Amino acid sequence: MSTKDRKLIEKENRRESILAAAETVMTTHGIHGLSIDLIANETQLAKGTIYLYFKSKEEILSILSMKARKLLFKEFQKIEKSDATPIEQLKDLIKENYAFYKKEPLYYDLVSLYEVNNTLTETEEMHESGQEIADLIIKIAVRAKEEGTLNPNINPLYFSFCIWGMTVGVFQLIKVRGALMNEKMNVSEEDLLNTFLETFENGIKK
Amino acid sequence: MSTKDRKLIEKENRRESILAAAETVMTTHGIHGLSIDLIANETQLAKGTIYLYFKSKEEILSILSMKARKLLFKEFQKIEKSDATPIEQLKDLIKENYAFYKKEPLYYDLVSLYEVNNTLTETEEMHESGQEIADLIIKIAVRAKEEGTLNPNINPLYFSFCIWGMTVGVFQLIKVRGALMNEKMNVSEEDLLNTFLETFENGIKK
Amino acid sequence: MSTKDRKLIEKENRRESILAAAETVMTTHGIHGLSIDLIANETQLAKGTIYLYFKSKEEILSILSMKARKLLFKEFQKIEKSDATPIEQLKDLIKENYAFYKKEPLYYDLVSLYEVNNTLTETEEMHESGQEIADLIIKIAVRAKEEGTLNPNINPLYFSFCIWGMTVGVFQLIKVRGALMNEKMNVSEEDLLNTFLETFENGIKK
Amino acid sequence: MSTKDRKLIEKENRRESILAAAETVMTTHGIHGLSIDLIANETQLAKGTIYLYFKSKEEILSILSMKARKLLFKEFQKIEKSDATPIEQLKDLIKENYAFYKKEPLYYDLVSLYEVNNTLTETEEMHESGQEIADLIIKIAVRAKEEGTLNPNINPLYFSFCIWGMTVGVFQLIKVRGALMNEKMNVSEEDLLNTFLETFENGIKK
DNA sequence: CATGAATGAGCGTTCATTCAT
DNA sequence: AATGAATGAACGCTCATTCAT
Repeated sequence: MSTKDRKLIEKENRRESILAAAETVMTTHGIHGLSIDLIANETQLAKGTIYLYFKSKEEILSILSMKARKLLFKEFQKIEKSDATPIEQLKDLIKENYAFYKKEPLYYDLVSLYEVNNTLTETEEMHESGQEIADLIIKIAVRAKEEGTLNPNINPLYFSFCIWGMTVGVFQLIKVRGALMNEKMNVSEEDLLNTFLETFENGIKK
Repeated sequence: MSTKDRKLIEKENRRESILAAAETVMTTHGIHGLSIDLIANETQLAKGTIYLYFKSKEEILSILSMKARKLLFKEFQKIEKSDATPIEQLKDLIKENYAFYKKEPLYYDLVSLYEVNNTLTETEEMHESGQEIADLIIKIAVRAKEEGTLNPNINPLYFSFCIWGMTVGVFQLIKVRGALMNEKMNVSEEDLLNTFLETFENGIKK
Repeated sequence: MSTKDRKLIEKENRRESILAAAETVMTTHGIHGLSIDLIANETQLAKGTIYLYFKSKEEILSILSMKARKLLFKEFQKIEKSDATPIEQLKDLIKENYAFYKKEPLYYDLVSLYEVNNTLTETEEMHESGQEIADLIIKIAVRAKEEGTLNPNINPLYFSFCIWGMTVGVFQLIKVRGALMNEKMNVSEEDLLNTFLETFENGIKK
Repeated sequence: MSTKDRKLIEKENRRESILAAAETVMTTHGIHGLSIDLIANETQLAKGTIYLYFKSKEEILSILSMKARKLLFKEFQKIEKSDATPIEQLKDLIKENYAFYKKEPLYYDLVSLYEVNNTLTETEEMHESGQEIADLIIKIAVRAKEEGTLNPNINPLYFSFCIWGMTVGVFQLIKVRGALMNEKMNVSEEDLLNTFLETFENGIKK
């Protein structure tokens, strides 16, 4: 291993520890509570040092958003490798997304941050992490089509964007309005999820 | 017209001009870039004067958000009163929502602002303006059910939340990623919209 | 009664109603919570009108401070007219001052405000209201001296300032630190008052 | 001396220079005229820099108040260690307090600041610096009692509060009204002080 | 005499970023 | 490479006072 490599690895380690600190901070202070000061505290690094590894606070956020996607992707992969039918798998993706939102609210917010905040600009790497998820959905959709269980008019590429957007939108609604809807209109999260699943299933089946 | 009336009208005009300035500011600086200072600059008023007409920055935002909701609602009402079948009307709502997003991007963001930013708290009035839209969708869904063209398992109440969440989610995706998707994957917005519409239609039909 | 007189009386009435409003405001918002806005609200007058009757917020405060002194003076007068010996009367003045502080915290604060805030400048009228109290104390002290019960070295004029300063200081201490002293050191307000009274009595007796 | 030590000393110097600037500002603008802006101007530092050294304006005030208390305490200590009798020492405390008020009017105000302004909350450290003074007075009072020269009915604890309150009250009166009293009534500050001292001496003697 | 809209300096505080060491 | 002191614009908001009507 060359000195140059070692340097690169060390640099990567520092990056990782800064990102880990940022997560810790966000877990206690919320996404909007993230600040360079708090990251510096958490890492025991100087404020200026953070800027040697990341060009801005925004970059840190973007990368964590990407990491969240990768986590979600891993869960999605398990589903894709299961024995369930493609249609069942697609529904499982939505269910898993819901579970993820419940289990890892921070990561879920980070996934959405990306979708929501237009001041963030995607790097190539980030784009790829998003693409992984899309590709996986496309793969399942293609299988369903081959099997003959998916509506033949549906283009799997477009379809994968659709399912992603729809799902994010419905959960965002649940997140922000779920409590209020439950209180004022007696709407339960689970039933809403089921309605979505059913609509979705009908929508894609042949 | 009495002096008192004139005063009230003048006051209302000032409010309107401040709101208009806020819109102008947001158009150039984004929703998060709105500040009292910039509004004051834009209106050529002193900072303190803004507070004679609105009690806080949040009030300004909430009023504009409400205005946006009402604008969208008006467009939705036209659809609800049209001769189209309920199913067609539901699809038209989505198409109109898309058109609204294209024509009035700022207003479109303002509609969703409260769906997205949890540091803001909805007033009763705000809630109502959101409810109007939901009620209208429910009304159409109920008609479709009575007609027998809607999947009988679907509860119109839950359904209205679903369609809203799905639609917002898909357009948000288009907004943030549309350009990139188009460039990199040759995915056209229109086709994505059509895929969504088709999935949706299949999803809700009996 | 001439027109000029009527005008003066009307003007005085307005002044009184503004002062009354200021008191009401302070009762709910505290001395530091007093603002011209709140007075205008309370009086149903325009903000600018307040400035026709008083040249500044400070003037209003000064006058109310004076009024508080007059109230205290009235209570003091009752004591001076009582049958008690001069020495007893002097002690009664201190007790009454304590009672006043307990019963009318706002007025008590206003009396002290005057003594404490060096940005206020006394008008002739205000000076007189302070002098009334001083004169009354002097009067009692002179009687005590004539009776032979007061230390013959003490000049009644100086003495009256002394008793006032001492008393205000001790009660101020009780007000600000009473609760803390009670908690941390088990010092009771009553015992402190009694210690003061005893010290005082010994101090002035022949 | 290590680099770390040097850094600490530099930091302390900066703190001191900010505190000195705050004093300068207060000397010209009064205690209530102190503002972060003016301190920044005076120090030629950026506003934000002040907050690197002090967490709030209140912290600056409380430190200066403590400093003033400690200064006064030092003078009091000299008296306590003198050869004078306890009774003489107590009188000397009052005289020294008067001298302090004359020599260092700003510090004198700062000592009382927390006695007067109830929007400020004392820290433990602040409380202690006040307690030091109280304890010293108690110590002298106890000696006087042991010697048999203090009125045996007087509890030294209560007594220490009394002397403090009385003294502060009388000097406050002198401060605010001294000039006026002199002009209008030919009352000299010195004679007033002497009257207070004599009353006090009689009051505490056996 | 009365109004009340308008002012604008002022407040304490925050924080991403820079740069001399 | 690492530091961390320093920056300074920005934030939302307040309020005594003025002045044209």
